[in-house]
Amino acid sequence: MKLRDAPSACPSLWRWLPCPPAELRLDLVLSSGQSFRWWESSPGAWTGVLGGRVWTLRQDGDRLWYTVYGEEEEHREERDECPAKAAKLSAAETDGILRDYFQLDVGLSPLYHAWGAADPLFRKVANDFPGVRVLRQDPVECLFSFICTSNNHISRITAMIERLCQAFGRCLCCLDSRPFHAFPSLSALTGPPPPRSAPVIVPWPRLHPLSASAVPLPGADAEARLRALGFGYRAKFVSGSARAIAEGLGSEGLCQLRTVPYAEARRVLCALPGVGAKVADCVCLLSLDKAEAVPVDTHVWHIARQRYGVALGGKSLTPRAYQEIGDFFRGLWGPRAGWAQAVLFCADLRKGQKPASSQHQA
DNA sequence: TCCGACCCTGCTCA
DNA sequence: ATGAGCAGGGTCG
Repeated sequence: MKLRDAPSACPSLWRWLPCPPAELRLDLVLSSGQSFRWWESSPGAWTGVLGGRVWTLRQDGDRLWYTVYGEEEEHREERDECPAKAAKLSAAETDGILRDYFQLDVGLSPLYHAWGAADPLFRKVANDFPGVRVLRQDPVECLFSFICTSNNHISRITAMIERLCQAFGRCLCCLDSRPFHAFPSLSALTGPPPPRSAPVIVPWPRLHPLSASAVPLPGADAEARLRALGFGYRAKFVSGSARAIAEGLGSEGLCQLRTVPYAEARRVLCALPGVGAKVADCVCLLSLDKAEAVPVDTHVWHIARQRYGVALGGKSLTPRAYQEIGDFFRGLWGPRAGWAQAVLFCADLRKGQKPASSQHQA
């Protein structure tokens, strides 16, 4: 199958939702470290896996355009390349998946206004970064992705998760000969390795050298395979958490943390290996509907002290300091403090980069 | 309560 | 130009 850039080439394969840039900026949201599975396949077009299907998204004015691969009536002979082809989705269903993922029912403009009224610093930054909203991700994908973020940076996290999906997730389809894999299921991360005739080696730019050289060892357990994929000490955390969830609440139970209070969800998550306060808060905010969760990393800690003058004792980010910083921002921004923090975080990530308008110049 | 170790990468500074 | 040194979006013991 071929990648699709824009609706103009084949309009019948695209749909759109009304969505002004003030409510969503695809480029800011999909590249700011909330999810690590979106790729700018051509300028302004974002391709990635969502809900077990491959999508390309694009914004044009007040429209959010999308296309889903593998939903066409013809080309059924390509089923051989896509053994995991699922039932066709209706337009209402795909619309719904996107609305849910981007939480489009949450109006962002009033929130920006309120945060700006309460916080002059926010107002200053937010002018240049409209449309930054929090995604509503799958809890399993979110948890295991953020276990990989410790002591790490976005480019490496992205490469690691790509390798994780290639090694443990099922192939959904190939676009311009690039394979796209689903995020691994819990059982894929716990159980014995599936018999694989040959390792998947992907000829594509920006792939980590390890993906070609250190392929998973057939017969090795999940942790060893993850180590071979360059996960380092996180291999133990990923396999350990997968096992703990599989033997405990299950992926459904993880999902049901959406309905319990923030503190309870956080407590359950922190009991998992490789999950501390920061990772737990990321999972709470980005997949469990806890809009008040404020993940505090060293970066946010720095901002809190330098720009907001939060006075805290020690030189290191102790659990107590962590709690106080979160409480400070919740007091400042209110019940969706995590959403406001995402805006500042995105702005800080882009500080020093070229403005978006000149991104694609030489 | 406070470190140091942990895997690995990319940056800085001789 | 090249390599040692070190911090980086944390967690655990």
